[in-house]
Amino acid sequence: MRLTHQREQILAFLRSKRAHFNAIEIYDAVREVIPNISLGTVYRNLGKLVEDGEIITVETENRSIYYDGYIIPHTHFVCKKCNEIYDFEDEPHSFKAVSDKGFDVDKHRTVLYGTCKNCKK
Amino acid sequence: MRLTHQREQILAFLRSKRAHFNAIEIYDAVREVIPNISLGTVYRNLGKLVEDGEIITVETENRSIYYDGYIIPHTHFVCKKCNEIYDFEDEPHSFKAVSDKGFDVDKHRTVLYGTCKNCKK
DNA sequence: ATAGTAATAGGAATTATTACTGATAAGGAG
DNA sequence: CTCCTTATCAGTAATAATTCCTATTACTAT
Repeated sequence: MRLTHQREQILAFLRSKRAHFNAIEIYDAVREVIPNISLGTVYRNLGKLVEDGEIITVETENRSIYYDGYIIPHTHFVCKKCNEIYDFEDEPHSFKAVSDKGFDVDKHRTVLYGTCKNCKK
Repeated sequence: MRLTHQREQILAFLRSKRAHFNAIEIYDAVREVIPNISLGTVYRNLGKLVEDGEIITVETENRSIYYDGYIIPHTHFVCKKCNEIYDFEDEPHSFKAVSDKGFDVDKHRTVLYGTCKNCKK
């Protein structure tokens, strides 16, 4: 995998922020550094970075995919009011029970939905 | 919520199968009973049924949403080869730890990705 | 029956993502 | 350092999933 300026900036952006962004948000952020970067390039690189395990995805209930530069396994909490995505430590999961049944688990996504601390006020 | 013929058939189909279907698959299945049902109607009713808690959604890595008539909390396993979605019993999750921190959890989705028993052969 | 409300069909519009094409640049070989 | 190969790029067109819109139909209560 070639380390292009574009790929470098996308990865740098995701690693610099402890938050979750969709493709358009990443596109807008990286455009401040590379003004003529194309959206297709952003998508292609996000795909490759995911494939390579450099970043992970978060699937929420709205139609777009969010990307996360923090790759240590963790659980996401999506607030139904503000749509903010929060991170939580991972608990022991059911991997073992599943793999004991003959399924190979590569990775997992746990997403909790509800109302966050701030929105409860 | 009015129990229309369309809504009834959509729900009946999802409850009759212990599997997961996307909107198009449900549309095709229900069209065998109501040939002139519209895709928009399927989407609208699926949305309402989810809102009402009659069915649940499964977000996978491909772009479309899958619907499940089996609403008892459970964990999904998506096979990366055959794309089959399997159900597993739920393990104790991190709800308590999260709610202790002041977050109200309404629901959760845990999805495991990997290779299923059949595809390993 | 009639009016009023809510749901439907059908299709158009929107949004996110992917595919295509000629031009550019990363990285290795010499 | 320069050339060469090939992945990657920008820009645009295409696709796929979902939502929105409008005229029409069904159901409910008067």
